Amino acid sequence: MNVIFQHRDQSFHGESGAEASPAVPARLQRLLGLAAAEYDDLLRLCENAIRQVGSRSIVADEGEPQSQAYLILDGWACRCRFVDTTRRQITALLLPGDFSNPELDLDPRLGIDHMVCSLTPLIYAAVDTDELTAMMGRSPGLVRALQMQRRREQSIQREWAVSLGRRNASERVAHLICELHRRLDCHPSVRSLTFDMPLLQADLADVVGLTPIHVNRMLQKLRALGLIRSSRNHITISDLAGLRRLACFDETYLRLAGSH
Amino acid sequence: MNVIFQHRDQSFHGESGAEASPAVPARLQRLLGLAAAEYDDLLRLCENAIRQVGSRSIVADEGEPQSQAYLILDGWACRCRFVDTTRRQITALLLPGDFSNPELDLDPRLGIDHMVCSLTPLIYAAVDTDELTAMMGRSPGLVRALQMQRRREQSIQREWAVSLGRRNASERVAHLICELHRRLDCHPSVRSLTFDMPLLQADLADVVGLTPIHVNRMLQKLRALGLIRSSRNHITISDLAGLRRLACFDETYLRLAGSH
DNA sequence: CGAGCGATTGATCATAATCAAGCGATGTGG
DNA sequence: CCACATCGCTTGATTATGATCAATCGCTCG
Repeated sequence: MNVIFQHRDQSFHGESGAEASPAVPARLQRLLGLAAAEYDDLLRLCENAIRQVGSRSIVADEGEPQSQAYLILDGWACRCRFVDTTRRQITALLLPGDFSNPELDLDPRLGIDHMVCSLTPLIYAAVDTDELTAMMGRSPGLVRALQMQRRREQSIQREWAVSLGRRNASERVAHLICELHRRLDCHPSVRSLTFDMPLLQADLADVVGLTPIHVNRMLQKLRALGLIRSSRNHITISDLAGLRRLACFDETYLRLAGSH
Repeated sequence: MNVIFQHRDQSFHGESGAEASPAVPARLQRLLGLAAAEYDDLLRLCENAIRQVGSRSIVADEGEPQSQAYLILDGWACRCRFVDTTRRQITALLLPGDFSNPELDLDPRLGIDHMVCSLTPLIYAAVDTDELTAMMGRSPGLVRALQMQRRREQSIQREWAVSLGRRNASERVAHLICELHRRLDCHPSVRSLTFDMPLLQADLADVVGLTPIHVNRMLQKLRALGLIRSSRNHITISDLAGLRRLACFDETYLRLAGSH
């Protein structure tokens, strides 16, 4: 609703050489569930493809061929689509460790049907899909990681439809907070019940299909109920069970490790 | 919202022998875009796996392993999820020619995260995923058909999120009608601007995230605007351009043949 | 200090949900 | 064959939820 796109694709090569640059945090290995050797292999693919853009930049535009897969390294991005110039819907949140395009087996000449853009300053790797496909031949872990990611994204997509269609405003906001809390679980920014929440209320609104003003009021309501505390960049869950109960949150759809 | 599940899996073997039984309409070949030989191959896989169930039956339950792919032959089905016992959201409509499970490369032991159930009397083929995977090795057309279907389903899913989040009631109903009109395009039930619409208003409501009463009123509104005519089982689009304008409908997301 | 942005507040309005009947077609059993 | 029941669609009245409009506040930054 309040999108101002900025400069794009300021190509950026980490100053450091072959060793893992600070731009590629080691925790990605854990996020992706790769063995050490596989992770090194992936890092080599990323090495010369690291890019850095500001907030609200276009990472991939509608209709572009999918000849590259973008691996989010730091910051948050989203898939979004517009009904008209004034109405935006965010259809997916891409967090560190997520690929913008886990559908490697599709014809890369087919353009994507939506826009991927950054919601915060963003660091990502633009890996050539051919190279990634080649790596899949020698790395079963990567195959599995991409499969799980596709599967999880689809499942989240369905759950969002449930929220948008059948949950009320406070339930939607509460549900999203529960989801983010679980998805960010293995990130260092999460310490048990507190996590970084860099989105503006206007962005949140475009995720849950409400106006920013109403999102604000729902956050106040959740605070008043003693379920969360929130400041500009953080959310702290004060009563996890209560929050989940309000949202009718059932985490099985996230298909996290061990919950097959 | 008004779901009463009925008997399931009345296994049903067409009386006819090797030739295409009436239960497997020839038009599926066109729907799937397969060459004649490939289609015959697929028919052989389906031959002994044809099932028939009544309306509102469970085709696949939450948590079931995906060891079979269900190919819809006749009738409509849906994927659905419940927030609680009173709130249902339909997250996908499965029409003839659609597979319930185009994700063959995923681990079949992972259960599905939602329920697939019939919205009308339904005829489908329950094909073993191993056999289908084997067939993919010798049928590039099948590979392509499944890829396109996955891609289209994801894209529709995203567009539904846009509708649920950012379109108002009349736009949502209008948009769904536009989508169904295009998706059913090559079905014989579609004659230019008229098509079969076997869903109850209550089912429609669970697709577009409204109450059945409000769906009723929106249909009346579209009729009053001269955009559609509708009876119990049919919809006729009187003013396609007007309907699409109202819905902000842009068919590129459907990724139909030729619109790569 | 002033500008700008994002969060917040209050007042009002619009949209869609809810509640409660009634209607019309279909189907069944007496 | 008719009475009755059922189911899905339709209508009207009322309520509730969330959108809209219009300021104001507080912080950061130049």
